[in-house]
Amino acid sequence: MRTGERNTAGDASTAARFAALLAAFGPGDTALGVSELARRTGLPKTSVHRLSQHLTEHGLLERDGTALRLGLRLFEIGQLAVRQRGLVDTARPLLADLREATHNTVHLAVLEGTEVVYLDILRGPDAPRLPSRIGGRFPAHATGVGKAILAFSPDDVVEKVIAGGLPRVSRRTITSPVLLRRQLAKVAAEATAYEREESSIGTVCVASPVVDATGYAVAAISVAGWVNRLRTERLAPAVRTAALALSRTV
Amino acid sequence: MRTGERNTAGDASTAARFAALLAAFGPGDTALGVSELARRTGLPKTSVHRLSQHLTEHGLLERDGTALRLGLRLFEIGQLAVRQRGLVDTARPLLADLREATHNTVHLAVLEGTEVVYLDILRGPDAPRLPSRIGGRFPAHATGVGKAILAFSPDDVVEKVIAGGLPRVSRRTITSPVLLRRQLAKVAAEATAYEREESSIGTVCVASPVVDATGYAVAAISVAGWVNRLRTERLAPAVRTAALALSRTV
DNA sequence: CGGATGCGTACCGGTGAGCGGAACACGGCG
DNA sequence: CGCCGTGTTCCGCTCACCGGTACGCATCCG
Repeated sequence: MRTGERNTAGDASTAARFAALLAAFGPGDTALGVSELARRTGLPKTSVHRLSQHLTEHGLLERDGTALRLGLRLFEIGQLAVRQRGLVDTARPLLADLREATHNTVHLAVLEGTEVVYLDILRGPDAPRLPSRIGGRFPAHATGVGKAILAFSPDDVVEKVIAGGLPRVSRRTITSPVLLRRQLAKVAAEATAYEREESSIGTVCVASPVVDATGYAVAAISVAGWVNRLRTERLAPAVRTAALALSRTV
Repeated sequence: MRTGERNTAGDASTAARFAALLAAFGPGDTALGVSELARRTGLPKTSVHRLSQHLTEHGLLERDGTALRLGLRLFEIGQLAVRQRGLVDTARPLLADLREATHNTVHLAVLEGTEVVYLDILRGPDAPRLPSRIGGRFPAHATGVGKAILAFSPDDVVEKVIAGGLPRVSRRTITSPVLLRRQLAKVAAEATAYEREESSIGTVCVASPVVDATGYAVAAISVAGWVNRLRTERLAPAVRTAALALSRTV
């Protein structure tokens, strides 16, 4: 199953059912039927039917014939969710400049659990097809932004990531805890994280953390591009500068 | 009240409560307390407390101290919601070109009920501060994109908008049903809608509908800028062309 | 042509999850 | 000090949710 969710059976709270229903939709799905949703959520088909009816009444789900889609209202609410953080709005111009200057793809991401979530992405004109997606997730230890954030996070956050098993994403993903720790120490010293084909073969990335007043990271920005075209060391100062500028406004 | 919701009391469905809770957050709100949410939703404080607990457990809400924010997961799901439509992804490059060519702000929007929802916005370099916001709403009859969509929609859709009372947004908003109908007829003939300070004094806009195989509009794109700097007639062909290109891919 | 298998949908009685009033702990403010 | 206004806990009642069963309708196949 693409959207491999752990079975939430046992947690019978109504909220859990709603959340499970919304989470059942994965990228790539356009519209799902009642039975498919029942299969993915582990809920009885009847319940899915009723729940989706209710959700549809409030715009959180939409019907396309008999199939179900995520509702437009979710998009609206989702935009408010990031807007509350303010980050995206203030970062936009900075990211745009960075893209202009580097002609590559620029990322803004935050950490959630053991993964990063991309808040904004500006694709470069001659950029590779990266696996990143606005609103998408990626294992933190396998990305530049992730390592930048982790290096400026409390220990227990890093421990949790390591405890997660450092899943291999590409052939070059760092899967050794000791190696990761060593890298993070270096990142912490330089305030710059590099990533070389660890998330996707053929691409590299240079990232820098956005920190708050306490010195802990709240986000990170990065520039990514082709491995043989992008000179990461050369771009590091630009990325670092943008991250610092953003840190000042947070 | 900014987020003037009609009182949903009477609809006691649990889903209604969840939806009301999420809808209680408006743009400009960063974090709300239990009491404030209870006030806005009309729900008992106790219920808000319990519901928000449940939602928090599933990442749909987040706690900042004792206050509540919309959760990051809502952003993720919201992105999937638009992605399912495919529109945004395919439109992006076209919109980028349009911005490049016009140096003004470009909009992509769809109609929902009597309002348009902005799916994507690319701000121009020397653009005015428009009231539009990604994920934001605006009365359809007061915007270029709205009129473009309405002109290519079934009659009952237009009727519903008119029945909504054509609220005045700016000094120049069209509030007369007969005038609106006459304009829409012209828009339908030219496949191009103009808007002159009807949503915001000082700005104008030229829009064109994105239509599906049946000929009905599914979205619209527009270019907006300063009233005294933007020659709408001159930009019309560019907007029209982009809209046609997008229509072909839908 | 059965009939087998998938789908979405409707019916309906039992029951426990959600409900919300009352009461409490805290923390400014006058 | 009392007096707001918070957020939070407790607890018994009840009604809305639950989900097994059943049905109409497609599609596929022997």
